[in-house]
Amino acid sequence: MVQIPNTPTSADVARLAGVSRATVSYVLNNTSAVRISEPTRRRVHEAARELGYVPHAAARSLRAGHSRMVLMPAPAIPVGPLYSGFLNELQWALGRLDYTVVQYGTVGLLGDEAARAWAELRPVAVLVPGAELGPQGVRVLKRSGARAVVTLGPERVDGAHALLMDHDTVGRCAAAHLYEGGRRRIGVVVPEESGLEAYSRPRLAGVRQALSGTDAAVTELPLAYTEESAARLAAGWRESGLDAVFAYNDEYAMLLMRALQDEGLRVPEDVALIGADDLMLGRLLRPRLSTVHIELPSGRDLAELVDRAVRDPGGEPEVHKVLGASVVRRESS
Amino acid sequence: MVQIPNTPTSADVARLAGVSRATVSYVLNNTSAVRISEPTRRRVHEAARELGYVPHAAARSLRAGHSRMVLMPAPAIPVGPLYSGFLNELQWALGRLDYTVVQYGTVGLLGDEAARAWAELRPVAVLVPGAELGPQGVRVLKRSGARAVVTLGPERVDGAHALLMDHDTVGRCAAAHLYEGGRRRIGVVVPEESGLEAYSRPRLAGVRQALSGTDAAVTELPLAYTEESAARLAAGWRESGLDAVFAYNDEYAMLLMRALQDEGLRVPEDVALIGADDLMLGRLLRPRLSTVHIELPSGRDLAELVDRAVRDPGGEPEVHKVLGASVVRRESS
DNA sequence: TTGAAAGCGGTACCAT
DNA sequence: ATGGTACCGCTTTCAA
Repeated sequence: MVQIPNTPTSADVARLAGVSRATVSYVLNNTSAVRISEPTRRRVHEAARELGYVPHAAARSLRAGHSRMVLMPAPAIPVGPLYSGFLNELQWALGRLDYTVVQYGTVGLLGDEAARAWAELRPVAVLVPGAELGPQGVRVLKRSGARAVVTLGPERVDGAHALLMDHDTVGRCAAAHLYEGGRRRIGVVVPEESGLEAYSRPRLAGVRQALSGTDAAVTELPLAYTEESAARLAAGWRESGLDAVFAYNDEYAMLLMRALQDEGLRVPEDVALIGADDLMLGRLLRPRLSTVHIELPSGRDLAELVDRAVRDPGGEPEVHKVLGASVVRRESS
Repeated sequence: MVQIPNTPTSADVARLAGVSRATVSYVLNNTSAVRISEPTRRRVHEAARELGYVPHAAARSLRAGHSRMVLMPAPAIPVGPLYSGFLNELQWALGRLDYTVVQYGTVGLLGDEAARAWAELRPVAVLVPGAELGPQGVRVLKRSGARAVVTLGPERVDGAHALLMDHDTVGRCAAAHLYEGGRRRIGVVVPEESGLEAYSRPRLAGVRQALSGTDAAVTELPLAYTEESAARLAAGWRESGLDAVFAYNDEYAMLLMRALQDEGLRVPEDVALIGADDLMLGRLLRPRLSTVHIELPSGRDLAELVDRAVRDPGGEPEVHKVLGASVVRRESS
């Protein structure tokens, strides 16, 4: 009968090696303030290996009074190659600085409840994309020991560092481009899928900003990510009189372009079309899809911001504008 | 001068409420084995609220000897809407069962090192997609208290439960479809991007299986996710004599279709083309892209498997084949 | 109904 | 060079 072995602790290692728990700790952590003889070190390592000892992170950080865990909420929506690459780079960079990145699978908790749940893990830093966190939440996190709270979103939150990802810029870029191309009746696709408002609203607002005071008119175009919805939108196109559209992103743009073409409308002659995110696939369309290329901050830079903030928790919150947007003109506009 | 307040502990709450720590614990956890008077309860809740008390998860689970944390490695590659939806459902379902899902940002650690890092967090269950975990890793995790280890991948791992996501099936499906359409010289795209081998290899193998013993020939087609690479592949197409291709997935298929068409080849007359994953965007191509629709297991089912395994850690590892694949014939094949 | 106290697994100070 | 021990925050038994 095979016993399910109990999880070995440092006391087990100590016993097996014939030393004290303190010595085990010294050896396994390479504590420099203390010299342990080579034979003893070997015995300890040997014992740890033999038992398959793995230290208990919770016990360690309980004693230490802090952890090296950087927490972020796990994204609830499918995330494109751009953001995914950013995340990877960030994790890699934080890993190099000896932080452990953990994405918390927030289910349905909203704002402050979520912050409480995160705070229970006592992360040393919290990174929050979007607008999921209010000043209240920041306070909860700081109160419970988070030395840095960084938001990545449209606007700054009191008490937190901010990487301002100003999606207005994306809309402004697109609008300016269309306007310069001589378009005056400009549609803006607003996805009906939920969870996208955080991006679609500022993008729309950016278009409005760029065009306010001009002779151009802006029309909001709700669109679900289905062929039917796109066909419906395209069917009413002629009477709408729109001569250009900023389609939220490349995927919605592709969907809409197809529907417009099926309706007999010519792109870009009848309708100029531009997306955003600069997906590979946009280049495959005919006409090739114009797009707003978006530049995210480098993961390394954010990692360094986090590290700086952790080392100096008293410092003034840093606020950086970090979203670069530039038009990639292809053939659809 | 504003003091940075120390994180309040249950002792602080007890002091403020004028009761013992034990009482605080009873009240805040609604311990049913013990009756606390209503006035006391109120005082405790009041004190906790006032201090902004948040319990310390590490201390709690250290004392309890176990946690409710389900750990999975964070995906290193951008993940499509299909898998992303699956993950969300899973997290939601596990949340309902009162588990906390955490994605560990594994940087570059390979197999067993990663397992060790995960084990430090003492998760009650570990879910590992792909083939990142060997039997050694499973042992480390179980040894350190994980009551369930579940792999989601091509093959089962000793000691762990397995959700067999048999991507061979995808290849078989595609191959059978192309063969039935009368095609005999069949190409299979193998992405050059790393991290995709776990899927591309079995998909290719599936094609080989389905076609072995027939008069069809299979050709492996390395392809990077760039227009240049696709153009190069298309340029050599005529002399290759291939009359069909399974393009790994819809994205590579879209890329390749464009390149083939630009080369003057007709789809499907000259080349039948099929992708996989059934992306929305494939329907927008002309001809519409045929694809292999993939059915992932339900997140709820996996959550229940996890829960079952946690409750009965001694049970035999369950092994389920969970990948449904079916051809969606459109116009490209 | 409430409190005192032990102990979970580590770390680090102070002795020896 | 090593060991004894207090303590991190919380839960839970046992006593009062």
